[in-house]
Amino acid sequence: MSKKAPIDTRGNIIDTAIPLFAGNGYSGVSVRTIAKLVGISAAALYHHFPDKQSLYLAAMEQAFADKAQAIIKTLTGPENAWGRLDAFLADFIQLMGEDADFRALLQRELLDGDDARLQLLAEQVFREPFEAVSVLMHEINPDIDSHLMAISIAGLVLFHFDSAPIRRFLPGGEQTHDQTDVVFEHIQSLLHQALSRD
Amino acid sequence: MSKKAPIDTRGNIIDTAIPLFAGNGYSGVSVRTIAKLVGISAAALYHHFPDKQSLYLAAMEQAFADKAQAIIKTLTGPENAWGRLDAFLADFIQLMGEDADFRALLQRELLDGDDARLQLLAEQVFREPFEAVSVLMHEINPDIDSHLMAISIAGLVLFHFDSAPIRRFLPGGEQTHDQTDVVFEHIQSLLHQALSRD
DNA sequence: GTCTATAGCCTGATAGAC
DNA sequence: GTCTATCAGGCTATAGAC
Repeated sequence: MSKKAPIDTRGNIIDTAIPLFAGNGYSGVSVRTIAKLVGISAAALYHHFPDKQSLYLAAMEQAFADKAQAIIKTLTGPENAWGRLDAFLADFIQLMGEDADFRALLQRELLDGDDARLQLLAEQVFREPFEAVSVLMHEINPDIDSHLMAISIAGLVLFHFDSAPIRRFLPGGEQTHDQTDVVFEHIQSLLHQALSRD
Repeated sequence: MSKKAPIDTRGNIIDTAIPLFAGNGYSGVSVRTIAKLVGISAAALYHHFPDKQSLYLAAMEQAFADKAQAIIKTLTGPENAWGRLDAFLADFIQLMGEDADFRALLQRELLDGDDARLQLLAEQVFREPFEAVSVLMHEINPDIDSHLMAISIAGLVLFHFDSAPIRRFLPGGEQTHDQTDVVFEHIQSLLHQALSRD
């Protein structure tokens, strides 16, 4: 594809920055720290990005890239509504469970993101799958507010992973409780009950 | 109660620090900024707290104080199980909806808290109500894993508020969708369906 | 494209007067 | 209990050599 597969310093910087920003937040990571981990000086980093904000934005875009597409496929598959719900749930839970950086960056954006960044995030990542989930919810049970239900599903999945650090100190908190298959089975049966039309 | 109701500088510092830490995170707030807002110098602040970490911890304890007790009352009330679930939901949603600082500090602790702080938070705030919810879940439907269900309820409630910043940019996002009564009605009917024994 | 050196500012924290 | 002055070091970002 590209001309000669040169050593991609810019890409290295972004890949190094993603877990750092995810773990420590924007103001918790210095340009020096990122540069040192990449193996270059801070001044060299400024050759690839005009400022820290731009680097952060590039790291975000990289971390969020292609997440939407993977989900949408299963949401618009050939199966019936319940089958698509299960397939979506499995994929969504799998994706969230394996990418802690994505979850952390999302939570940090919800806490600290300005309107411009949040709008970008909404339109380039969440809008399409969110709308597809809403449509699916309406198809399964039109009596339920599909927007509220889509939010509920996201909250359910995310919190089973995001709560892991504190669950260790709560009664009955077992290690299995944030394994993707355990979370899937729980949320699946919860939603099947909740969405079934009497 | 206390001796003479003196001007409580220490309390002022904490009350000033809470919304700042909630909004900007630990490393996003400087001691100088807090001091300036209180109306004293940074050096004066260090007369009341040995270091920034201690101030942060004191602010956390203040922000989380008494939250647990308010919830536990409704969980152990005289009503039947479904009545207690509804009462708990109403109180929990009300409490989370009105205290954005609490939610932000909790999310930030889940992201950045070390083991010691998380353990403190778990034991002094969440353990009791969490256990009470678990017991209630088991009473309502013993076929469901009560620990997973308690986590699910927390995730449901929290995310309906925490997602507000990005919901504005998603289709069908109306302002009413994070009003406490709308959230309550949605989660209540969702849980009634999900927990009912066939 | 990377380096060293550095400007200019902000940081947490302290010393000592009042 | 609060102040001014200050320290030592970290921060983002730039200048200029190679």
